[in-house]
Amino acid sequence: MLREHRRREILRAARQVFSANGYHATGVADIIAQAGVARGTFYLYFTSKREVFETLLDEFLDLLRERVHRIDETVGLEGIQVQLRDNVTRVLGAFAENPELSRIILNEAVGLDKGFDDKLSEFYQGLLDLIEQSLALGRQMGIVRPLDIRVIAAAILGSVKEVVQRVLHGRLDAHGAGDRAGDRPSREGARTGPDVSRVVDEVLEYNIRALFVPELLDQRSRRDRGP
Amino acid sequence: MLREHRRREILRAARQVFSANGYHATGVADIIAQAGVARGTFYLYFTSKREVFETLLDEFLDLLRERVHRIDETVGLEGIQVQLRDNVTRVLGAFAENPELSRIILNEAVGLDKGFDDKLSEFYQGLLDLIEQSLALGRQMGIVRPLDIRVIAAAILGSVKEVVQRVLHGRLDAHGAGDRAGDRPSREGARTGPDVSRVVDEVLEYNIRALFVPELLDQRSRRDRGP
Amino acid sequence: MLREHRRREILRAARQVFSANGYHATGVADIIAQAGVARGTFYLYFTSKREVFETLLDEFLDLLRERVHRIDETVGLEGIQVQLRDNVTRVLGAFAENPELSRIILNEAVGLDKGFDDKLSEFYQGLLDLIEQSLALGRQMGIVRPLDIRVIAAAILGSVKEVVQRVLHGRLDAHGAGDRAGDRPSREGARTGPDVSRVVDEVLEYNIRALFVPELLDQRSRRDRGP
Amino acid sequence: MLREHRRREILRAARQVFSANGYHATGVADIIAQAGVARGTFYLYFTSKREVFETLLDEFLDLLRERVHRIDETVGLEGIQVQLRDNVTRVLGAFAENPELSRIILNEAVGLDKGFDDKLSEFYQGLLDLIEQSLALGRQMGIVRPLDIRVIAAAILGSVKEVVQRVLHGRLDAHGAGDRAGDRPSREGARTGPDVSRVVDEVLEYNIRALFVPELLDQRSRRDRGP
DNA sequence: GATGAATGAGCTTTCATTCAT
DNA sequence: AATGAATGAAAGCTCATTCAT
Repeated sequence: MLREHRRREILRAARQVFSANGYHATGVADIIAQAGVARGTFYLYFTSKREVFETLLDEFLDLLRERVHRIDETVGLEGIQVQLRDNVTRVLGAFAENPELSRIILNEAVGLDKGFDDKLSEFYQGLLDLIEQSLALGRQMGIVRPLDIRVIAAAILGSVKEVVQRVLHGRLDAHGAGDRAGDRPSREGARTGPDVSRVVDEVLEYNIRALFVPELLDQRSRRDRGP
Repeated sequence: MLREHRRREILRAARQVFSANGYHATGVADIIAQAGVARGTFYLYFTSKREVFETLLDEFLDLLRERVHRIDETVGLEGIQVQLRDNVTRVLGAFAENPELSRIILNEAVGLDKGFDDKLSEFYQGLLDLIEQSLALGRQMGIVRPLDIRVIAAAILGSVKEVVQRVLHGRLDAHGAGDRAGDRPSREGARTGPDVSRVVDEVLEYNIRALFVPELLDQRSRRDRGP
Repeated sequence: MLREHRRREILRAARQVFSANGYHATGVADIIAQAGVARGTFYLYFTSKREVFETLLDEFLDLLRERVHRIDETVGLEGIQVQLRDNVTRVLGAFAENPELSRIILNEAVGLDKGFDDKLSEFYQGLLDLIEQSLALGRQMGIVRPLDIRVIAAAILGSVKEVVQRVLHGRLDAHGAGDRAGDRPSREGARTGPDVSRVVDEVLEYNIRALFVPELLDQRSRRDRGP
Repeated sequence: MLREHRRREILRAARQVFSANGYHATGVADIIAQAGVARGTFYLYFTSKREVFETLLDEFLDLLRERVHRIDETVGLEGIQVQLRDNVTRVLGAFAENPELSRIILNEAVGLDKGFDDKLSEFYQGLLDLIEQSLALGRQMGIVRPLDIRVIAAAILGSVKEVVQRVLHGRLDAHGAGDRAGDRPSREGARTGPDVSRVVDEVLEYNIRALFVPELLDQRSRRDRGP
């Protein structure tokens, strides 16, 4: 147990210095300085600098995978929308809870090392598969317009990734709120950055409009306006 | 002149080995071997490995900036759509003409080095500003629906980036063509990957639907169907 | 008593791993793994890796010293020959009983460490002194021909060492038996390698011919042939 | 040429420190300090510490191989004896010219490393083969007595090795001269050690008596005494 | 006595950069 | 201008030994 504790300490220290300086600019010297352990101790818990990073990457990707739930499409349009919203929100939460790792995963990990790249590719491919399956089902159900599933799945993934990334970097804060007419007041304050839920709504709306058949969108807008 | 020629040779060699192996995995030894010059000669033209990479990055970003033209909004909806299409196509072309650098710019450059990151950020921020201005104008003209300009600008950028990236990596090839009803036969052949223009159309359609006011979309679809 | 028992266990383990991998390639980790004790325990019984090896070396050299008996020259030529034979056989036995240590002592120990070297030198010097004394006495008794005692003592030692070493490494097995005319059948079987006694006889004969005055050798061969 | 010169300098430095401290106790730091070059320079000429040592070993073994000439047996007993004498003298000379390497080759190299061991074994096996062939031929010609060729070849090799080694270590100096009756005064002085030729004669005599058929030895001694 | 986690000096090797030719 | 030998700081990693429990 103590052993596991020490391991976690080193992992935490590694996470900090890795995301502060990047993978290559970080030396084992930095990690152990941050962790307050001796050089040898580091190698008692990990076989290499590479392994520490890999562990961090694995853990984070697993966390993300947990947060992405499969959509239940039987619950109607509104229900689907809610589930999508929850997925995005949970993922954003995961990033927000691990701001340091997020920086690495969203940016740097690509190009570091064949192994890391493969891990990330695999993860994103998993997401893409999920999106593609959803799109295909939506087409069958007649709620998604005709489109090239593979291309559009990538577009969806990209739109979410970029927004998530910019929210995390604090470049999408609440100051833009005024741009949007009819916004409900944002509930600021979360350490994550303000008004995350509004951002999620925006991205969802963006994608829903981009994907759904016009008739559904018409119904929806009529409903929104009320009778 | 001769001097400039030598410089270009080294840059070309550097571009090749950098994109074959990545920034860190590439040594000055690789560059000079590829260029066929002596070690000392390299430092006659560049002060450091870093500088070579920075030069390549600058040149490529400049190329991209040239390829993105400001939209003339006075030419009507169809005209705007054409301009957007041309922009995306030109950018994709720039990437396709520089497959080696693209790999690095789209992936690895982030996280390499504070300076590189800043350059890339600045570039992307320029793109975002352009998109935001267009969106704002579109709102004024009544062709863009109400939305959070900053968030949606990021979503647009992200959707394009991801698709471009996947096209370059050959992960969005023509095999998906059948998914789309009513597709015209794709004109294969470009080394870039097949049917790029179709992919561009898909992404544009995706974003147009996501952004424009419903009335415009209705007009458009009515027109498409014919009288 | 328990303490002594533990100590022996560690020594035994050390002997095994040292001779399997050599002194330098063996780590304390290997020793304790083999002994089944904890790291700290090792240092409870020995102050260093070096000390363990030194102990093994000392013990083995003592064993060898025990096996080399001083020659009683008063018993006649035949008796001397028997005693020589017994000495060599006993030493060979000691090596055979400790194949693991032998490997190290005969090869590696020299050059490992100043202290180890000194120990070995001292041991071999003791052997040389013994041989030299015997030669001097033999000269006085008129059974040894005129020779440079110091040089020849070294030659004798060397001839025996090399043969012993090669027997232990299994490079002097019985296949050579046919070369020798009139050999009595070898009694195989000892794990040491076959026909050790014949090898001992060969080396003795070699040295006796090299050392004794011709007249004695003549007598001997006449006697062998019978009257 | 300059390049080769530097390489030789490093080899020379390495030879010195290797034989002063042994292989394991010598670090690359010691070698470069002795050679007066920078760390990187060392790795410009050799890929590893191991390689330097291997080079030294190879060169020395090649030198030794050159010095051992095949015996021409057609020239009569006296001629053979001269050739043997020359072989041993040349080998001793090679050792004497490379006192540093000799220390390593004769002692330490065994047990250092599988590769080194193999090299040495191969070399000694070559010597043994030569000796065995000579013995077999001698038997056919009737000048060598019946014996176990393999065992005795080892004994011969051992006797020479040990004597060579002790001469090099200065442990077989001329002080023993008086032990030998009728010795001509030794011509001291060579840094190599005094009176090497006398030592060689002793070892030869030792082996000749050990090997030759008694009749030949009788003839020889009768001839020595003169008519 | 026994444990095994912790230590840190030390190792070999790499590579961006300099400089004498 | 061009060369390539030389540099040395710094990297990742090992392992004999110590020490708190």
